[in-house]
Amino acid sequence: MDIREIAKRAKVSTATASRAINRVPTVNPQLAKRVWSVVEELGYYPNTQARALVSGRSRIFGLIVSEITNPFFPEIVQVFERIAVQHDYEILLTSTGNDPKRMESSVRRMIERRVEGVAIMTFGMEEVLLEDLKLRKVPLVFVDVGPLRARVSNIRIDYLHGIRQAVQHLAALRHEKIAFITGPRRIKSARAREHAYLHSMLEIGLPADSAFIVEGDHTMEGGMAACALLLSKPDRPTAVLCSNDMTAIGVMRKSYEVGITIPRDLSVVGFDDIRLAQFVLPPLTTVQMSQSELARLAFHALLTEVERETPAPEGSEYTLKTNLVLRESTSLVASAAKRSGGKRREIPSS
Amino acid sequence: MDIREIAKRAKVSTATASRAINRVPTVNPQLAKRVWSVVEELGYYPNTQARALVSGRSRIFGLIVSEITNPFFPEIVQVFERIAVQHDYEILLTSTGNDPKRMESSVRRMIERRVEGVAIMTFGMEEVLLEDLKLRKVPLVFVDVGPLRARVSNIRIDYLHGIRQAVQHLAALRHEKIAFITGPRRIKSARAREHAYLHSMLEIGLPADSAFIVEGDHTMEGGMAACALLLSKPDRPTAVLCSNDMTAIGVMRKSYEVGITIPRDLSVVGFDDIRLAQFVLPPLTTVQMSQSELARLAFHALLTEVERETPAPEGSEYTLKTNLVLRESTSLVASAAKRSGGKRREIPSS
DNA sequence: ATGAAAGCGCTAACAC
DNA sequence: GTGTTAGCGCTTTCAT
Repeated sequence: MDIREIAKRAKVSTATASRAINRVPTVNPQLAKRVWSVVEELGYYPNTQARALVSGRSRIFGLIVSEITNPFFPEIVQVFERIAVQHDYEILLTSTGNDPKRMESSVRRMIERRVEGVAIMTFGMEEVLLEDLKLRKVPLVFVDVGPLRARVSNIRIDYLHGIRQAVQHLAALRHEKIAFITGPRRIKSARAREHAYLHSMLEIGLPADSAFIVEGDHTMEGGMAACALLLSKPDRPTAVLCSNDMTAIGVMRKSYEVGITIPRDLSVVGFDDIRLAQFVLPPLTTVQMSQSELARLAFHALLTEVERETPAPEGSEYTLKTNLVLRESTSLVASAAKRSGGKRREIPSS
Repeated sequence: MDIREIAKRAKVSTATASRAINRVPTVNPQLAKRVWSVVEELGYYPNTQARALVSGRSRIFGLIVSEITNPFFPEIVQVFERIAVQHDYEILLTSTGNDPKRMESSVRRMIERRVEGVAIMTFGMEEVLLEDLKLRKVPLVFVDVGPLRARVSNIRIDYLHGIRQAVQHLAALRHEKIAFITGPRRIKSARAREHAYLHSMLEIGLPADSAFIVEGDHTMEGGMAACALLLSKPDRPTAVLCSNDMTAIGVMRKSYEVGITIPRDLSVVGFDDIRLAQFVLPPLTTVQMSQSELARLAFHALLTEVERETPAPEGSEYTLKTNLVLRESTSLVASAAKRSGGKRREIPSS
């Protein structure tokens, strides 16, 4: 069953059938109605491949992530897909597992399906691997990396905003020994978080020397190891800020293992605000970097480039703010709590 | 840049170029090499839409889930996608949010892109909505619902296997008052789990009367409410088995809120073994229903149907076993623990 | 073994 | 406003 069949049954030409189906306004309403009734009677759906072939537009956007099982990504995928559908786009989802081979294969698949744009959400992947896409002038959007170029947009994350809130929140709870567990330092966004921590500590006169900074790797295991290290120090921190939520969850688990109660004995703050952060016990106070907003920005960056009629010299730049969300993994530092009568929390969760 | 360009530069016909690219063995190795070197020099990638159009095969499988942010799905998507890529398939991922409208739109999108098969992972969606796909003879695979038909395969879950293990594990820890929190009863798989619990209790002579069965809805909030209800009963259970992991996590949270310690005061067992189950504190003992295995089975069910040359009267049936995985949310019932000297666990986690 | 040409299903000139 | 037709990029007969 194809458009010719429809045309024949509606007693019109294929051109008219095509126009009616695509709701071209100039077609005679009588005919249009006839076409549509045949379409509905037969349950006809136009063949997208044929459309794509002739129009040169696939109506597919690529979305490259590290691994969909990384809790950071499901919401991004969900929102990206939902918006895509609203705009009659499909999404080609690929994952790299941070493996250059798989990144290469992702790029190949994108090109073979002739995607109209690609959002790259895999933090810290070699930009070089995307040369093939740039060559083909496919619009690209990155998060937090690289310079603007023609058809290449960027979403900048304002790490300082949320991290400063986190540090000041902790300081307000009388914490002074606030440790930081970093992410892998080869990842730019991890370094940016660390830098925001340093800046926030220094600006309110709190010590942020190397003894309080320990390296993690953005996994739970890394968080556990880092936590163990921190706990073994002679001068133990009373609060710890983590480069991401999985790290914070590692801290919580290690604390649980060694009998340290959170937040009574140790306050912990995460970063990202993945869904999981709400489900751990106690619910994790964390710096939110809205995944849905990120997905939304990425989609619109791509759409803007695709719909641009006159080629711009470079893509656009967007900014995503971060914000502290208060839950229950932080509390007054122990000494102060004693004075204030042992109240479990000073700041109500919003 | 298209195949004609390649042919011209390699000084062969487009037919030969096509054959070389598709590694048809009869083509002269000399020519083949010439073609390939041009292909690589120009970075040529065949246009999948054109291929699909002429071959009538899209090399796309559809995957319908409820919502990718439901922790049950990410691993399914990951594994399904990974296997698909190995077989040169792409996946068209859609979500329904259990909304018939969105289910309809999913089906339309699948048909428009001419998918070669669809895996339906959305538990408890009207089968009727898939009529359009059946009409078009698209191979389908369901989880745990409906009868076998031509080109319709099924994956049956052996709920009893794992749930019996869970009940017996609890019984071995001297629990006798083992409650069950159900899922939404309109969902077949939820009813099957409940039934497996009843059967397992009865067969070892434990009471499974209605007082111990309370209705949940497979969400954390539902688990919290159900837990509150259970805790308010005069005859409180010492252990609770949940229809899924999110429910169990709700139980853990409610317990945390009211100061009940798990597993000391209450043992809890989940179902599904989503990733999250490992991250909560204490790590959740749960009945595993392997998501990767499920994805694998679904993919191969589809592939089998697609590659079948002689049409079979009906699709195949596969079975997925469930298995208890021991973690730390269960322990000896309090009274017995006292006698045994208060050891926290009797059964080491494997 | 290789090439010429038809055609997959659709859209968009172009002519009427 | 409607119809005729070329052609999107590829594979695959059918000749040679």
